[in-house]
Amino acid sequence: MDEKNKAVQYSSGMVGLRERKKQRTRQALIEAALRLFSEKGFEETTLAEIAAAADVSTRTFFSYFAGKEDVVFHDSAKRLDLATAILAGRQPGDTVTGLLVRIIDESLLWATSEENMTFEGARLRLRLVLEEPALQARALLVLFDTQLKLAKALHEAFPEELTPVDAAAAVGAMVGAVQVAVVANLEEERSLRAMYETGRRAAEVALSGLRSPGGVEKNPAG
Amino acid sequence: MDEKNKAVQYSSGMVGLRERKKQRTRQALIEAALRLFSEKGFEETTLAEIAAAADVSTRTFFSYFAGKEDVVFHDSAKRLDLATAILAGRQPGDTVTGLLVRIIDESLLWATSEENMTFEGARLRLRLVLEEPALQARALLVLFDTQLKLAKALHEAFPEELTPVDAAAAVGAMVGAVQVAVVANLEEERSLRAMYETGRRAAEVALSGLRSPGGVEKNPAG
DNA sequence: TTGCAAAATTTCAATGGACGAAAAAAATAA
DNA sequence: TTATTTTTTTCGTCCATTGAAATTTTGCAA
Repeated sequence: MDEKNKAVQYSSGMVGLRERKKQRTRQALIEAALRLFSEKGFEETTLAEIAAAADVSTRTFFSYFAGKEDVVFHDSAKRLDLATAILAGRQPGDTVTGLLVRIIDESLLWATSEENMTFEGARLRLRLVLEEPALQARALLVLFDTQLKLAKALHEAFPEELTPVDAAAAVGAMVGAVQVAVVANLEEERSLRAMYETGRRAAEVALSGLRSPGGVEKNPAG
Repeated sequence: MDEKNKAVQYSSGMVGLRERKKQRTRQALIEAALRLFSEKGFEETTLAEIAAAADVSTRTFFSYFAGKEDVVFHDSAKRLDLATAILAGRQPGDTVTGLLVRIIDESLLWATSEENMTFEGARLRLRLVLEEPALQARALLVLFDTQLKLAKALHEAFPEELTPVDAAAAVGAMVGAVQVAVVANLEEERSLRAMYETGRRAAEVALSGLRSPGGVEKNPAG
């Protein structure tokens, strides 16, 4: 009984000096790491420096993050949360496409909005990812995992209407179009507005389909 | 003159003991590495073991590959070559969509064909990538780079008909759909035939568009 | 063939990320 | 306060990666 009460008490609240201290250490590590990455670059800052700046031992870093890269993507779950929240809050009458569009659009807005709380973080992350191939690879992995989970959630939200494969294809087409288009366009335009617009256009292509009139199909080549 | 002749002679043929030896060393490294990876796993085999198995010093490994992961993707350029060859060989009358379909289809066939010379290698790579997150991330990066290049090539092949953004969106939608669908379906079915069929279906979804009748759009949710 | 210059390989040393294990310190419950 | 549990630190190790210098191999020309 005591044990049960204890379990309940601690599983929900997460008060206590211990927990608060852990959160503070975690935050300190994140802030120290991001500041150093931003100042000297990702490769150039060592774990020892990060740990020192956060006033913990180097070894302790690893009880908070699996590795150096993980700090950069510490808030990566938010994108999926955003998406699943939209799926969860769907109204009768919502279509698969409509929800998918809303997810992509809100995701784009979130990532490119100046008002975003984590905006500076997102900005820094973009910079780091663009200049560090290892981070680029990791970013793609994070996004890919998100897509797989989103596909599963989409299938579960429309079990009758969408096979798992179709759900995955839909998510992949939409996200893939936006992803490749935005990055490809980065060499041209790097403003947030441009990223948003490019993403919108890419989503439109995916929605219309590559062979439909609104899509990409054009006249035979000369 | 002497120098020019020499330059010409060596830039094209690539004969000479030196070059042949380098090729042999490279092959030895690839074969040693893949064999060891297959036997003991990727993380578990050290560079020292690979180098020893190929009869070179550990340091020499790095004059052939930038890192351990690179051996696994040593032939990754082939996918892009396949694609650009198809683009280059287009006939008057070919449509963007038609070419894209052919690229995806041949790529799928190539990756899942038993007759493929590199089939065993591809099979092993799949296994390694599925069990090693670091390799998964790297694989995604390789594929992503390929998509960016393919998008550029596609735009250049149809400069009038396709904007760079539309080309990128088209490539991204197609590849993204296939990619996510195939991997999502891997938990169900892992046969080559199933992978091929899943890819085909996903491509069809991307082609039809998410909102068209042949696509994914379904009735409102209940 | 011999000797020289260029290219490739090896050796040696160092850095830094990651991890396991035991000792030490801090927080909590009794 | 004391016993217990959780965290942190220390310490030691492995291994990938890289720079630099020394050594060997190859290509070429006299």
